[in-house]
Amino acid sequence: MNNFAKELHIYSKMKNRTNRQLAIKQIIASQGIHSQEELLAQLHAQGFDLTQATLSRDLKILKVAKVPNATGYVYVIPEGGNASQANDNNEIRFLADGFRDLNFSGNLAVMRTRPGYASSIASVLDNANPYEILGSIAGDDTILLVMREGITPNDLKKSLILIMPKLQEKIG
Amino acid sequence: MNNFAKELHIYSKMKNRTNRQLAIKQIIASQGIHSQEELLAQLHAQGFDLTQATLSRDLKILKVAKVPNATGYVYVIPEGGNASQANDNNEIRFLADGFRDLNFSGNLAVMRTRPGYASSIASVLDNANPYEILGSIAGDDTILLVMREGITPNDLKKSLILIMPKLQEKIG
DNA sequence: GTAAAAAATGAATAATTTTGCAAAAGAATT
DNA sequence: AATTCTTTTGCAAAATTATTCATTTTTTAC
Repeated sequence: MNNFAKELHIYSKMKNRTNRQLAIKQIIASQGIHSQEELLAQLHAQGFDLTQATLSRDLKILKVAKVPNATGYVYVIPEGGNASQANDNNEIRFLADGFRDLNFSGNLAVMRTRPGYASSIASVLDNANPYEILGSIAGDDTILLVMREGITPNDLKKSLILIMPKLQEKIG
Repeated sequence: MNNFAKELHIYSKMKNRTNRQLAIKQIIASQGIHSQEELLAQLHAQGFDLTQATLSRDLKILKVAKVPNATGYVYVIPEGGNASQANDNNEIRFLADGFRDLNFSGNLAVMRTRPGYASSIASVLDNANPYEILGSIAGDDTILLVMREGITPNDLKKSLILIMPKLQEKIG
């Protein structure tokens, strides 16, 4: 594969499902969104190509809630959810740098980290409380993740990327 | 007014808007509700007579959110909202007993309580953070509530009852 | 690589939710 | 008690959101 092809590949990766969902999170967190149509327009403006049907599915996956407020209805990213606002913050980006690798065996995932990082990363994951993870145990440089029955390695990866976007570069 | 009439009056009061909304809170808090139709059926079963349109409006007033979860969608009472789950608990019922009276002047409401109760009650109200109340200052037996512009005494009363149902007996 | 399997998506539709408007019910005023 | 004003509600329509089904795209296994 030549460089051009590689770049095309990287470019196309910018518009895949996970990226789109990250964009959705970001838009919802940074401004008041009142309907799926409105959000859809923003996504189109950012170059994402999707329909309302897909958006509805994304919002379900992201557990984005529709909440009434004084003026009308607003979509919100639930606290402590799969994809909380704490997402894009520096701490999480910093911690993601401590990630080494991720491997699977049955319904277990083993994440290895730079020494000392494991418990902090595990705490971020626990806090996000994704559906895919039943629980975790962290040592100094290793985290054991117990996956929910029926969840595939890919499902878990997607879920991790939603919590720590920087991981995409390393496990995407 | 004879006793019979009084009882009729009390009975009819059981089916007014505020009571209905309290029932909605209670149902949503105690079981998983997946659609307005489903909730409507429960309310009908409890003797409340309303249509889905009214229910939609009630849910908006109560700020009840529709949240996706693993299986589908669930209606939930937001934490710290107008009408949080902490609603029916003993502490709030206990505190409501400390309520004395409530009076209005312009956009201020003055609530008087038994000595020592004011700050606890104010804290419950602050925590519920209703739209109608901009803020409050509590002494030992008096709470000053600053009402949002455009809010009437009646609006405030309704809001207080949603936070502390026992108050209905005293200010309803 | 190619075939098979799985996942993601769009179009259209179904289901659900919200709202404008007029009527009914309830409060306040005289 | 009659009148006026305010609030609540239902109906029906509009708006919004979720899902079914067929197709395309991506991943996996060989």
